[in-house]
Amino acid sequence: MIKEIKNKYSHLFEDELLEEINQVGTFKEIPEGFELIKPGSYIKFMPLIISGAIKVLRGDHDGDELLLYFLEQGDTCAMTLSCCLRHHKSEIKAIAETDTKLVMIPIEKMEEWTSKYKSWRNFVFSSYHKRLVETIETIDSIAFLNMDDRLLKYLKEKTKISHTKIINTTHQQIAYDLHTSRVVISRLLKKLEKKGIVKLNRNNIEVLEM
Amino acid sequence: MIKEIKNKYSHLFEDELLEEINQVGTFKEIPEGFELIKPGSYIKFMPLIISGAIKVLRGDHDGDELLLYFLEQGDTCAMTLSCCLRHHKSEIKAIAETDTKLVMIPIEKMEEWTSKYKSWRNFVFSSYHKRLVETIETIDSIAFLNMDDRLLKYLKEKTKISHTKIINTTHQQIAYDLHTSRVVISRLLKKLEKKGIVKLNRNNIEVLEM
DNA sequence: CAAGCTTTGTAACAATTGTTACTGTATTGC
DNA sequence: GCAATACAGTAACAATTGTTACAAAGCTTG
Repeated sequence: MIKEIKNKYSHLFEDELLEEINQVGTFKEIPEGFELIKPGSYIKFMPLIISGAIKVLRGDHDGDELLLYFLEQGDTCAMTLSCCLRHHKSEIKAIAETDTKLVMIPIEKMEEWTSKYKSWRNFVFSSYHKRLVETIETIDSIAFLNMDDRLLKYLKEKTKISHTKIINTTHQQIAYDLHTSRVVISRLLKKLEKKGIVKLNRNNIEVLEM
Repeated sequence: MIKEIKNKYSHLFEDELLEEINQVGTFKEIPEGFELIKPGSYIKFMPLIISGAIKVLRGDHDGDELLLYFLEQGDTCAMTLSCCLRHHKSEIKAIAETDTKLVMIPIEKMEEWTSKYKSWRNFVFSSYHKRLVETIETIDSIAFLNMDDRLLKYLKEKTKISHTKIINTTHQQIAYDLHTSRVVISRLLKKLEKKGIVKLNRNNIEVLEM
C-alpha cells in the first residue's frame, strides 16, 4: 500500500505523515457503482483518493438528487471532512464513478494531524476551497444555464473524468444526476445528436465534439 | 474596540488570540448597501463580523448574479478565507445587508494563527463547513424548489437576518438576488398577498405569516 | 405643482421544462 | 425461442418561467 500512497501523495505530504498514513490507513479497492456514503449516515473514515473517481451528489429527503461534483486522484471529500470534525450526519451521497482505489483514514487522526502537520492543514484547507468553488460552479450551472447546456457540460465532465469519449450510462441516470426527467434528457440528447455533437447508442453515448 | 471583540468572540477564542486580534485588527463600521467585495478583486483582509449582516452573492462575468447566503455575527467569509490562503481572485460579491460592525484581519495572520491557536483552526474549519452547507442549501433551493417557494424562503430569511417583519427592498432587487425578472417577482408577490402571507407597499414588503 | 424618475401592476405571449402515454427495440432470464 | 424487463423515441399537452410592452401610482426635484 505504501507504494501507492507515496506515488500520489509524496509531493503533498512530508515523509513522516506519509508513514503515519501508511500505519493507520486502510487501502480499499472500490468497484464502479459502489455507494460509499449514504445520506443520513454517520461517517467514521475519511477517504484519500489514489485513483479513479467518485461522484458526489446532494441527496434530498424525498429521494430527489443532484450531482454536486466529482472527486479525483489527490482529492478528498470536504463534506466528509466537516462531518468528521463535527460528528454530524452526512448530507450527501457518494458513489464510485469508476473503479477506485483509496485509503481510509480514521477520523481521530484528523484533529491530531491538523495541529501536527502543516502540509496536512494545507491539504485540508485546499480541499475545502476546491469543493466550495466546485459547489459554486454547480450553482452557476443550475442558475445560469439552460438544461441543454447543463447536459453538454455534464457529458464533457464525464468524458474528462473517465478518460474516454464513450459514456456508459442511461438517459434515466443522467436525468437523476441533473434532477430532471428521462424524457427531457432523451429529447435534448437527440437534439445534440442532430447537431453532430454526440452519437447515441443503447447504454452509451459517444461525445464527438469537444 | 477590544470590548466589542471580547463580547462577541470570547467564548470562541482564548485571551491571547483575542489580544492579538485587538493588536492587528482594524475596527470598521460599514453602512447598509456598501460593497465590501467585488467579483474579480483581490482580497487582503478577512472580516470578522461583530454585528449586522452581510449578503454574499455569486457574481457572474456577464453581470448575472445570485444570492448565496448571509453572514451574521460570529461569521466570517469562507471564500475570503480561501482567497486569502491561496491568493486568488474573489469569485463573489459581498454587500452589507444592514449597517455592520466588523474587524478586518490582515491575511498574513491567517497562516500564523492557524498553526498557533487551536481555537482559530476550529473557527476556520467551522466557517468552511457552515458556508459549504449553506451553499448546498442554496443548491437545494434552486434545484428542488419552484420560484414561489424560493421567494418565500428568501423573504423569511430576510426577516430573520434583519430582525423585522418589514423588508425594505424593491421587486427588482429581489429579482437580482434570485436571478429572475422583476415581472416574475411582482407576479408571485401578488399571489402571496392574495393568500394573506405578505402585505405589499412601495419599497417595502411586510411578512405577515411565518 | 409640474416634469421626470422609480416602482409596481398587468396582459399577452414565448420559451423552457415537466408529465403522461404509448411505441418499438434491445437485452436478460428462463 | 419466448416472455419479461429495461431502454429509448416521440407526440401531445401542462406548468412554470421569461419577455415585452404599457399603464398607473408614488416619490423627487426644481
